[in-house]
Amino acid sequence: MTLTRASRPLSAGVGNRNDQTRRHNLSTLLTMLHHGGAQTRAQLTRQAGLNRSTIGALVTELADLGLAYETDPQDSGLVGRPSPLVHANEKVVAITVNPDVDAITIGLVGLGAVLHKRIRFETAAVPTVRETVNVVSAVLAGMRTELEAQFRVVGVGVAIPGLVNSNDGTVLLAPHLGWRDEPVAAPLADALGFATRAANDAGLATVAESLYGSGRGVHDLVYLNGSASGIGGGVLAGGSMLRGSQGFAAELGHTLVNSRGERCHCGKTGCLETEVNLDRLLAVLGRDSLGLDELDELLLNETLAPDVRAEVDRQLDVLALAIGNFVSVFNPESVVLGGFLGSLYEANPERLRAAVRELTLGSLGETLRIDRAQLRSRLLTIGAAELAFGDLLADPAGTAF
Amino acid sequence: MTLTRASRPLSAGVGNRNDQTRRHNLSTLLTMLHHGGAQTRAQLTRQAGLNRSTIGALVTELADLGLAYETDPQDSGLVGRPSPLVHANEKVVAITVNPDVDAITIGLVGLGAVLHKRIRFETAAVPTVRETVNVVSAVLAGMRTELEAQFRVVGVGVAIPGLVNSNDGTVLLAPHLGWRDEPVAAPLADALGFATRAANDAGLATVAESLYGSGRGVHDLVYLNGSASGIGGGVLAGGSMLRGSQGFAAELGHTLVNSRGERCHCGKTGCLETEVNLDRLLAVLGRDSLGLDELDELLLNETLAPDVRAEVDRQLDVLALAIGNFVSVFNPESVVLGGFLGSLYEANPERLRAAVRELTLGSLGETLRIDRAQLRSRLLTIGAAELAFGDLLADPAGTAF
DNA sequence: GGTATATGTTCGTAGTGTCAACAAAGCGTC
DNA sequence: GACGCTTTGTTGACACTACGAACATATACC
Repeated sequence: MTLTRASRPLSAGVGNRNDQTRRHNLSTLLTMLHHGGAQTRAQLTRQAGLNRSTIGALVTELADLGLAYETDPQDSGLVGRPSPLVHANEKVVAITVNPDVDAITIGLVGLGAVLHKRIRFETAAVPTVRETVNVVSAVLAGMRTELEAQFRVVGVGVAIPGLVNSNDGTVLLAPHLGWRDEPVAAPLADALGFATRAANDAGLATVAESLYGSGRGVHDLVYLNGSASGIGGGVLAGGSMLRGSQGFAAELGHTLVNSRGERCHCGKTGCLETEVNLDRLLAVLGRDSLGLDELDELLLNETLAPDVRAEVDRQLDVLALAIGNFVSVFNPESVVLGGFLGSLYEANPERLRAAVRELTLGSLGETLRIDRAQLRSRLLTIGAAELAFGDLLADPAGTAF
Repeated sequence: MTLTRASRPLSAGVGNRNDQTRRHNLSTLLTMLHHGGAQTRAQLTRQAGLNRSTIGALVTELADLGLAYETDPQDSGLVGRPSPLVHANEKVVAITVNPDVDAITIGLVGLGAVLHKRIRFETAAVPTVRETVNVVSAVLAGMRTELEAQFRVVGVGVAIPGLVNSNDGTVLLAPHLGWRDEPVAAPLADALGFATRAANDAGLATVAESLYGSGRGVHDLVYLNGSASGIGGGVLAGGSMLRGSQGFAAELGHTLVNSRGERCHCGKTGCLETEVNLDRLLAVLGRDSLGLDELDELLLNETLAPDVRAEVDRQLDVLALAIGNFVSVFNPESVVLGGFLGSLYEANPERLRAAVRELTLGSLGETLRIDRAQLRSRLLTIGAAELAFGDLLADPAGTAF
């Protein structure tokens, strides 16, 4: 079983820092290529602040490791010797797994966030952990020849709608899957033979959105995702994910917005999730279920019926209350709304913005950006891949791969 | 004017990392001595994971820089050659400034958090920035001979009850001081000739408490401080302070706890600060004002009058609501209560604990620690010193000092 | 007093990035 | 098309850092 935590050879304070220098620089370089796309060596030199000799050596090492390759210079139109383009090797891939109530989505994502393949495997009922492992094993078995011939798998990332201890890949509680206190990363690692990590889906969506979507370049970000199963969240604070002591932080759907509200399954009353939710929208729309695109159509492309308008506005006002709290707590640069919250927002952006402004102290509300998530359906796959790439990016020359 | 931000010689991604290695190791070592107290070279070697030759060289360099010194080995009772004790030099000091409504407190704190001196300068009225600068200048002028003879000042740290942009040392709003959009670090730096930094007082208290108080060794911590002027907070997330994009994060007093509550000066309604506050306690106690020790006496040492008990319990219940939210958001290992919130808590610890347990999902509430702050009156002085020491600790061999 | 153990000290070595000099490759000008 | 200018890749000498082995030192234990 090859699972989780990269070994930390020495104790805390300091590393020997002579080979760690190289490790750090390789890591930085590969991360730049993976998150920033292909760049010339000259660009890398400037951005990293290293000498061009050093960049040359580092790129060579990454190429030797099979993690990067160079292509002929592009016509830049500038004077000077042309600089070759350096690419992260997109054939180095992560396998992603996203179990949901009615399907298991499996993805193959290369370095540079290249989505090679995605398979949605519909299930008759809500899948158990064992079924998930079996389905993933079967799908990958079918791809084995292709995988071995064309790709190099570095690990597996699992995005789970629930509370996950991302240190050991154990699910504490995933209400809509009915999973409780179950190891997930370990059995997958055993079955597949790849290092496997698992984390909360909203947190991974946050990572993806902050790297490749609306949150690019932002270091302090609050992400809120609305799905049929509730509201999840993720927070980027000072450039790193908020994890909490057990990895259960950023349960933003379970913060108080209405003291007179309904009781929530979490034990509290008047949580954001009980006040702002898809079911109430469906009720006024007179529908049983709805895809996100349909919801967009219904909320954006027509004059709304009065009762729909009222419910939309009510939910927006409550959402503003929650965002006001998050601004006090996190002072983020930007708030990103995904899932049905994105549709809700676009149904009346100005109402939400104005309400948030009212609820925030002075200039804070003025500078806050509110955006709809951009990545949509790719979000979770990209986020889960990021989880799987983590160890490789932290130590590109590390043993295992 | 020597103010704020340490120069960052190179760009972002990577540093050259060959001299930075030494910088990092010196920084780590000095930080270990400063936060962990005097230690033998052998202990430092083990904790840092470096070779003993290297530790020897680093300690010598710190000694040459005047930042550390060694004393004769203690009787350890162990076999082997005795290892000399290494101390951070407590004569290397930070000046701390803590302006408040009725006084300006000035402190002199050495490395190792040694409180050399503290002066409380009572003011007739709420001080302005200019008056604060004048008072501090005057007090330091009186100490100049002593300062120059015995100490080496590395900088000034200012703790301010309000919103501070800690990047440039500007106060956005300090309601109880009546300061608004005023630079504070810059004029102090000009007047004193020392590098000066300013930050929110509750945040600094969090730092102090996490290094030297109840939060020692904890990486995920929520600190709540109750004073006459409201409730401030600080959050340690993954070992580093939550700052937010402009440094205004962790305004935990301004989160919703009661939809039916009173309007708060921040623009919201039913904030924690409007529901849990000292004034309401004073009202039932029939007092106008009260020191913290007196409050402790009143709340802890007697059977409480029924109306006092009722108000205490109400405030505890509301506080639990807020803590429940913070647990969902931060998943902290521990919550630390300072100021009158500490007294409130100790008046009925079990009630708060039980209420929090009810409001948190499953095991989260079980493992959460709730503690009263330990540092009491020294808290802000130590915290502000930490702010001033920051640059030195980050780069002990750096030019300026 | 001798042995085992732990630690400080010294010096040669390996690894890392830098820097200067040179080579290569494009643009612009005449 | 030749020349200069600019930018960048390449190479090798160099400086800095930490490591490791060998030795010196200081304590406990027998």
